[in-house]
Amino acid sequence: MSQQLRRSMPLLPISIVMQLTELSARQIRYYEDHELIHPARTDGNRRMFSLIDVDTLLEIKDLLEQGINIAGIKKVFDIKNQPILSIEKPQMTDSELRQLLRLEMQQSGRFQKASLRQGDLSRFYH
Amino acid sequence: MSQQLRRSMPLLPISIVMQLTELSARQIRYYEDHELIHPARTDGNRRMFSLIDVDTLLEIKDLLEQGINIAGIKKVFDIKNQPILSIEKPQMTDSELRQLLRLEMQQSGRFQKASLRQGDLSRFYH
DNA sequence: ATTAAATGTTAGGTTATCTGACATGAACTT
DNA sequence: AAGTTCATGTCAGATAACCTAACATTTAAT
Repeated sequence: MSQQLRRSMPLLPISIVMQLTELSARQIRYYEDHELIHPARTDGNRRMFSLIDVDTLLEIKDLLEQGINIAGIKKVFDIKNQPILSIEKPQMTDSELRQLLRLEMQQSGRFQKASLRQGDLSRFYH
Repeated sequence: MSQQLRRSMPLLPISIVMQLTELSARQIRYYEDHELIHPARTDGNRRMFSLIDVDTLLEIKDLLEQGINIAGIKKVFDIKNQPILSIEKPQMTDSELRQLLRLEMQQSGRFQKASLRQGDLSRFYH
């Protein structure tokens, strides 16, 4: 079983995610409503979160604390999730590319925090 | 945060542990009744399991499948959890020592299964 | 044929989570 | 100042998931 697969297994109930992230249930559900996370559901409709979800939530929390709003965070995620630049068929508009570069430059300079590429949950497991 | 601390964090509800171990809730609770595991509890009295708990359950399952009964498994765990042999004050009786050596010898020969020292959950996370 | 060990099953009670609605505080806009 | 919007708080009612305790079943040993 690959590392990524294990980290994407939905193992954690919302109560535990609340503890790990210090977010309220309301906040977590709100971020889901706005499609920043997509936790799995049990047959009985309970949310179950993966370690990746927790990482994402910590990143959302960090970006919000930087004053970026939900729409901005969604944009950041959209851009980050685009496939690597291909010569055949550029997926990013010039404007998005400039945006990303600006974001990465801002981000990489922030005190001891990890860069956008690195989830924050590494503190908790492994 | 240390590796061991993180692995001992109670994160998982019983439903997930059932999936990871393919044990029934009845079995898991029975093993707790017999003090083979000691899962944490929420304020509301729900069991919460750590990765170490899951490892232990997989080991219990394996030993049961080898025909060892609960009492035997408890003994195995007791012996394994004794501090390393000290010259000052031997913690193990001669008979226990012989027992352990016999067990380790049996164990180490079993097909592809991990030895007693190695939890089985490594398949799932990390 | 009994007994004991491990597990299944059921019942009744409690907790954790769900959705949806309304409330609030802070930051903007007009 | 009054009104918006965004992010979050809070509450109510529903139900899924979990709890304990008791009794039932299966298997193996005596």
